[in-house]
Amino acid sequence: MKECKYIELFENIREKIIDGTYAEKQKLPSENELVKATGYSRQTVRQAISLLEHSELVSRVQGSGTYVNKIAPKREATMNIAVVTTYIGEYIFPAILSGIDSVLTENGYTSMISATKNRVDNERKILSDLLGKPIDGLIVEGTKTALPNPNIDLYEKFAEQGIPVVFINGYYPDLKKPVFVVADDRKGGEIACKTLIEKGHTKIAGIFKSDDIQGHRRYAGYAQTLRSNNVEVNDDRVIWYTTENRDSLLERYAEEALAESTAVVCYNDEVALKISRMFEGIEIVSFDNSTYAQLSANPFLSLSNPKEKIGEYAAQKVINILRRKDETSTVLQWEMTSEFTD
Amino acid sequence: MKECKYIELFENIREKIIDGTYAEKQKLPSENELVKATGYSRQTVRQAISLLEHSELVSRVQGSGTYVNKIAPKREATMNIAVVTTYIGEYIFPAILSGIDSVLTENGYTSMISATKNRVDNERKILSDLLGKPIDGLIVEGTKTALPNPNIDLYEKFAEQGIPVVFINGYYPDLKKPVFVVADDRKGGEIACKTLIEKGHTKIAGIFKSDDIQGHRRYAGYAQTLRSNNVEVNDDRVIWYTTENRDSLLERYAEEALAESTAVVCYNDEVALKISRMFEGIEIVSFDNSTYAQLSANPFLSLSNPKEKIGEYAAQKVINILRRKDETSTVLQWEMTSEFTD
DNA sequence: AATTATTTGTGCGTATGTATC
DNA sequence: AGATACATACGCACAAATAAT
Repeated sequence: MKECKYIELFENIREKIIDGTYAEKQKLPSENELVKATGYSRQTVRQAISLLEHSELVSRVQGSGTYVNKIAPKREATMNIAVVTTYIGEYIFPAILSGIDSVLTENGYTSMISATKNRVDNERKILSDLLGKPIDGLIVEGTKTALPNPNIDLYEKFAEQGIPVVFINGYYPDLKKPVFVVADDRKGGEIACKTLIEKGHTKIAGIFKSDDIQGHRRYAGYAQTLRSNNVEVNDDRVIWYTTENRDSLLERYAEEALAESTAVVCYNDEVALKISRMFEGIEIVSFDNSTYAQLSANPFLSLSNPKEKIGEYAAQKVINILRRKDETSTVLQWEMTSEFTD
Repeated sequence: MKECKYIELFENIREKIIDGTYAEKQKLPSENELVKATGYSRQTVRQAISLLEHSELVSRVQGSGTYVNKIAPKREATMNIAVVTTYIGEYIFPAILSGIDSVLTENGYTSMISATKNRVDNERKILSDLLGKPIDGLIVEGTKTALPNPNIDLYEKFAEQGIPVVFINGYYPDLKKPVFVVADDRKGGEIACKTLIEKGHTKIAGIFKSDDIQGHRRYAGYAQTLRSNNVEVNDDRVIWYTTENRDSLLERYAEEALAESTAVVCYNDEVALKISRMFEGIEIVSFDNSTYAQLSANPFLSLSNPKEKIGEYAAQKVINILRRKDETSTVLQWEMTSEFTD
């Protein structure tokens, strides 16, 4: 159809900006030059430039010239931080979220919370959703961090968009420069195992989660401590479970794996509670020191997870990165306690 | 600083559109009229109108006139639902949030969670924040619902913007047409009290929260049940506390108020746990059936709060309203149980 | 440090075309 | 058919900011 001159000229210049003929800086010819080049009147040229300006493609500076803008020059702060954890309402997660929220609200941010249920398909759905949402930053508890993660591409997109990502509990080794807040799981495994050795145990079983990096690290601490105390690491005494098969697997294999053991290091209190109900005599050291550790008719030791702190640190870290103050990671320590600290 | 005429005029007209001086339809004076009114040139006026057009505040129709657009003619779905509760990581709230989240994510929504800590000043800050955020709906646990609420104006603004608000647990009587999901607190009070009466108690104390409507309702059920069983309602046996003074008040007054009583109805398990530790002999019926009810060295009965369900219903309700399917409220029932149901 | 040329910003005027009532 | 109002297009003039001399 017929198009007017100024729209034609506008589209003309826009194309040249997009394909790079006009890059950044002055590049744009002056109004009078364009008048000569096009043969149009200055008013018409100005109208075309006005359109470019409203499309935020160029900026005019009186007395100087018209300059091509960077594409997406400045992201406006939305004061929203997205939080992606495996679970929301259970176990240690309320405390983590509470820690995150307290720091975020203190600094005027609002949290957008989603749960992956430790499934990468959910993680993908949530992340691609969030890419379209107005957020300044992202706090993520990695999903199945011990396995190759198919969503690394999405995490990189956040980085491209300048949205900082802070990981808690676990993170993917494939990431370029991850910032994280985690508990020292390897050290935790050492403490747990050492506690049992000091009590005189030598037949110490282990139950670990295979799909989360925390499981690997706790196992590493456990195995190393056994070795350095000249106790053999017996594969038959170690059970590996995953998010999906925990309960059925424990029911089927725990009996034989623990038959010869006098003690066991459990990945967390959910497992430990189950074990404490299945075996009366066995001594347990577990992780997280949740209410389960006290609830059990057969109480067990459990390392205190600095859960609230993890949340607080993570939130503070996102805010710091946004303020260009800090890009370091933090490793928090477990504490052995027999008291109720929930 | 100095501003150019056309920007000044633009802002001038924009204000008049926003505050309603210029409503819908033609209302905008013609270009020539504006020229006469302002004393500016027609080109300047046109530039101002051009800005208005780019801001999508007006539409120009050739040969007809300039028309004011409807304010926010079509709100785009953001797929965000804000959730405002008193607390996040404690007590029954994780379960409520979990229920909310499961329904929201199932339907493709993301939740933005904030906590008021049952303070109206925090509530105000959060609500005015949320007014500027891209949300489709709002789930709120009212703050101090038994007291006159100073933030009703903000709730009305959400209504004006077509953002549905669903209340959980408690809501403000001042609201025009509240939609809510609550537990039947009055009935709960009846059940609690009846349970104690059936066990032969006649000297039944009560501890209630005065700043939340749930406290009033539970008290109403308690009082009515006493009366209908010909037991006097003795004011000296009833303690009212608030968010702020709970612990100190119980420590100071519980002793004398419960001295003559053989049983007590407690507002919730947090109170009940405290009482169960202060008094060995007294029989307790409480609300929420949290882990506290079992943790206590002195276990007590507690009505089961349908917390997960409250969250699920509330989330579904917001979604239904957005789909124009449902605008009714829901009242859920308490169940008396002595088993562990957390 | 002052001057000048360049470039954009603002304003005035005119004319033709076209859609709506 | 005519009045009205907007769209497009052009010409000219001066102001104000900037950059170069």
